[in-house]
Amino acid sequence: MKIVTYNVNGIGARLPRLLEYLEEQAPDVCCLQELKADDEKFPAAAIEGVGYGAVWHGQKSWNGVAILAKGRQPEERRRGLAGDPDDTHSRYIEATVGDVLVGCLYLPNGNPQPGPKFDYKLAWMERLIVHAAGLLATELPAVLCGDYNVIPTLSHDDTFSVRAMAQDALMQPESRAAFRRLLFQGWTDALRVRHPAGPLYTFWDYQAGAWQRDAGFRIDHHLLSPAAADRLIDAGVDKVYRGREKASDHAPTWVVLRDA
DNA sequence: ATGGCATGTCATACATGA
Repeated sequence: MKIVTYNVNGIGARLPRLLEYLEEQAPDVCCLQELKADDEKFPAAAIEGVGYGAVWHGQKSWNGVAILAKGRQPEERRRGLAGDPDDTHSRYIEATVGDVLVGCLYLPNGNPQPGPKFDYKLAWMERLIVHAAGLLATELPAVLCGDYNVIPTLSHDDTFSVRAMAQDALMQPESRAAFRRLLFQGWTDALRVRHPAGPLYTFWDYQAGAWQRDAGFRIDHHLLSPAAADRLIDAGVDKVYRGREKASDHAPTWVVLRDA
């Protein structure tokens, strides 16, 4: 079972690229972030046209997440995280596909920091940590994937430049510490387990020729519960899609799990 | 230290992104 996370940076502008990806790679599950469209604008018919069922949680202009499943309808379990009834951002949706629980998340960017946006990011991470603990307690095979907006380590393996990102919310000590606390609950960082050393990026900025000079960083992650990690076969980044016309600034990132 | 670019909208400028 191939499970992808893909921040599309606007489902409207990216639909041809997404449909092309689904047809070429045919992942079993495809988690989307940054739809930048409300529920009515989600292109469910076009996605169904290439053979995918979907659940989605949209929002006008910003945010928005969806889970697509090949040849079947994902069974939605929840949308949004508990812990803040005033939070209106569409950043989390969760469904089961077959015997696997899939959580699709778009973690707040947090820039500029310090400031209210960074505070919101850290608070959102606390809510995610609480929810993730509950998922582990079920002992189900679970995959928590998405755009975490966290560079996990101060290493060239995770960013083109530690120095350039030093003041960025994505790489602050508080952001990395919260991500580590999540991991230490018992989650496996699938991409890094499969590729223990060497640069591995999932995002390249549109600006300043970042793609051309490979100035990227790793912020899209698959966290696997123990039952899912036992079934991990491979993980990778479909980097070629970042180089195509009208590409998102994120590349699709994937894991393959053995069938139960 | 700055700027570079892309997307979407209450569009011909601004907010947001990372």
